[in-house]
Amino acid sequence: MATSSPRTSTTGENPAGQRRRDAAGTRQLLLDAARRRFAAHGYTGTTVRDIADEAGVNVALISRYFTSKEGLFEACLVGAVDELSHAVAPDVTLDRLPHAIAAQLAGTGLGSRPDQFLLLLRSSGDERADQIRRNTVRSFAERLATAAGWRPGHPDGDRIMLRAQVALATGFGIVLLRSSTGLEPLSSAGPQDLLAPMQDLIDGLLRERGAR
Amino acid sequence: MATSSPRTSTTGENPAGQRRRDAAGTRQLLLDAARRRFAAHGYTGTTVRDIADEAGVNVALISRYFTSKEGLFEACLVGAVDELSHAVAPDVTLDRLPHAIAAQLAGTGLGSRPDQFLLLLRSSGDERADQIRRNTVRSFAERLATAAGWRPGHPDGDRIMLRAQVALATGFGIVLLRSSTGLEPLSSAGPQDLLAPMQDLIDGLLRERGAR
DNA sequence: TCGGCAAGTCAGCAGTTGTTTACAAGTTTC
DNA sequence: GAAACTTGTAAACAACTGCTGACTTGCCGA
Repeated sequence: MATSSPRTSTTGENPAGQRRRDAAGTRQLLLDAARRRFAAHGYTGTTVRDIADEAGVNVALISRYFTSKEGLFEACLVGAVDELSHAVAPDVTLDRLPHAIAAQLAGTGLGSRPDQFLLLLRSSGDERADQIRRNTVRSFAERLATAAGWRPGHPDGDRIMLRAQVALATGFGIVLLRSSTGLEPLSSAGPQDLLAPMQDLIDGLLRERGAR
Repeated sequence: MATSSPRTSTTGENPAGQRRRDAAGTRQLLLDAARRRFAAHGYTGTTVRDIADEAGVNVALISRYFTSKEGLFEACLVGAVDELSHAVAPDVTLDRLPHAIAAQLAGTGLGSRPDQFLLLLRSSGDERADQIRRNTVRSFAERLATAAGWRPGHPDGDRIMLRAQVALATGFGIVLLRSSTGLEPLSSAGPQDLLAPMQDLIDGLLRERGAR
């Protein structure tokens, strides 16, 4: 659980293949450590010294590379959003949805890091960061709604969107319960365990059954 | 949103019937303020001075009445658990479940304070408090599971319990999304708006369909 | 009425927080 | 090889954190 990440390069390497001084590498070390810490303990629960220690880097470099703790948090958010956006395709179909969600939540999806979803629920009080959070969550909700037939201006739009947001809430809730309480059997459920419940949930919530 | 309940008076009581010096009353003021603060901003995001100010009370009294910040947090948790336990009856039926959940989440249930659910997701790092949180969450999950036919030692127990926990996750997720992002239409949805989706969700997730 | 005690106030403590500054050490360029 | 720049270090800052101890003030029973 110490400083990983090699920082390999061509010139200026040490025997271990790590550059002794590498701004980009150091920045990334800080970013990775911060994303883990912020996701796990929240903004106020994480100190800059925690992050620097976990990254194996001097505290002052946070201010240098990210201006401030808030700047670092915002960078974390941007990084997480970027990663998560690739996780569930914007044009996923309703049939594939349960599988995609189960894989993401259980952490076996392509490059999936479920704990990064938590970043979207951690507020720093910073207005810009909160804006990013809100926009991302809304964008996810729209993906789910779209899979369920929602279109902007759809006559029944609000009803479908509400249901999509309830489905999204389930996703966040599962990640949260898994990480913050050791609730079993949910916490150790794999994607195959989650698939059937998610299928029934999506079916019940988003599958159209006539006009109703 | 400032310090309410002034407690001014000349003799014993003020016009509002509140005593100027009243240990039990002051304790309660602190407890209420703390539950709001902790639920909204988390443990580390809340300072004892915040709480005291919101309660209109001197900071030192927190240590006097609750020993420490952690002691106060634990008391908040106990209070919230006690309230929430009455919210959804332990022996609620599957048919009544969607209605009860919708009412609780939308804040129109009997003495319902949805934001207090958030307390169950806020960790202080204190082991005793975390124990309370975990036990409470597990107890809620068991209520849902029981409504779906789960019994201890049930042959199909794990499968039902997992589904009940997914349903519970939806509840937490909804409260969280409503409070931490202003996601619409979810955030302003009333119990009547939530009822139909919750009905379909519970039906899909917990309603038995033959053996499978 | 008044002494004793509970309730509340105040100032300050020791430690932590985010951030800055001055400096040392490495890297590149000529 | 030396100047010019970049990267990293160490120490300290002011503000804030939870908490404490000595104190004042109000209340009740005798």
